[in-house]
Amino acid sequence: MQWSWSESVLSNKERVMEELIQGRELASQLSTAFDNRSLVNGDDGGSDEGIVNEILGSVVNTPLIMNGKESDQEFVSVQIQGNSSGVSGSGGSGVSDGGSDGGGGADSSSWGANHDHVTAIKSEDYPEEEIKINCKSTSTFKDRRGYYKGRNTAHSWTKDTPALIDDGHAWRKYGQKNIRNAKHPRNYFRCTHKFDQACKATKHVQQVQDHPPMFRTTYYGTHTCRDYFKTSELVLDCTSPRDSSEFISFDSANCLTNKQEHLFSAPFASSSVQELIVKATSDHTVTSHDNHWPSSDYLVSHVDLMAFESSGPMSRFSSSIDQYDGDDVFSRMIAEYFDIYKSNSTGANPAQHQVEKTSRVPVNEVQRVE
DNA sequence: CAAATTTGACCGCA
DNA sequence: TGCGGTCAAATTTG
Repeated sequence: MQWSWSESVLSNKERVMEELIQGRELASQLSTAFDNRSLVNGDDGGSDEGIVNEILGSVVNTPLIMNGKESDQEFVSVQIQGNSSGVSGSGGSGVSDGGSDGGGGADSSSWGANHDHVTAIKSEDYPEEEIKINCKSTSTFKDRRGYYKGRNTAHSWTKDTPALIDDGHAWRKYGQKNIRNAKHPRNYFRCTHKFDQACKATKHVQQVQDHPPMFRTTYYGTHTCRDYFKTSELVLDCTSPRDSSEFISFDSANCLTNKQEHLFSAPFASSSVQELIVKATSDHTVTSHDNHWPSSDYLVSHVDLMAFESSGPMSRFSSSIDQYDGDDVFSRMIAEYFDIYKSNSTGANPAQHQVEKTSRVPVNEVQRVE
């Protein structure tokens, strides 16, 4: 391993935590705003929602700070390609397997200019995803190493990020290769559910630049697995003495078991918003000790919000939230909040509402953005 | 002990 | 023929 995947996480942690704390303060302001509005306007839910949307908007658009950059300034270059020629970036010949490549230059020539802006190039009209299954029908080989199914070239895209990001899916590393003319090896990942759910998605990750670090992730195929909402877990426990920074955790069993994938940048974009909403809700309404929300109910992986597999990647998480049905979820949650809050202020038992409010948005509703 | 990672071997394609 | 992608045994990790 030539780079430390965890280092980039650690370097970001403080900033992320700061942002989360800031988010909580905003939630606090949200609550205060409700209080004040309620006193002034009585039961004017409509205008309250306006305030909520206003504040929420600011929350959603709060830049996620990663790697010393705000997320909306993060240069994420995305290319969707119909063939692999552009993906590998460097042609030519050279380094043999396992050998040290003293090579030159991390492919900077092909993409290095993609700084400080976002590009999304989507190729069109590829043929159907063609998976050549070169089964040796007459063969009884047990060892099928190198078994070549045909390069999964359709529906591939690359994403360059200054930090390794969690894309919300569970990946298992299955190989690493030194790539000719590349300073760093390329890591090969397949979906963890390749076998149990026949998910064909794979990705390659390679560090393509040192200073500043730049990682190129190339995705192949689409996820057919159903692990979206287990990818991260929102842990809520208002009674917990733990620091607020622990409100959000990521389920290592479901998503980030790959230690090299313990790189959470993007998920906070959505999770922080969710935490704000939940926190605001719990401040007013939760009296039950069992206020752990089922994480999968409201949790929308940012990847899903981005409709990553179906519509191609979005460059800004905030905009992706705005763009997709995720905001519908938020609206419903806010609406529910209002119901609860109003009931609470009129003497209703909030705990009951808390239970009732689990009339959740069906996961699939959120998920289907295709 | 199961799951994940490492790593050398194998294979298809250009 | 060599590069890149994948496999799978061995090893590590939790």
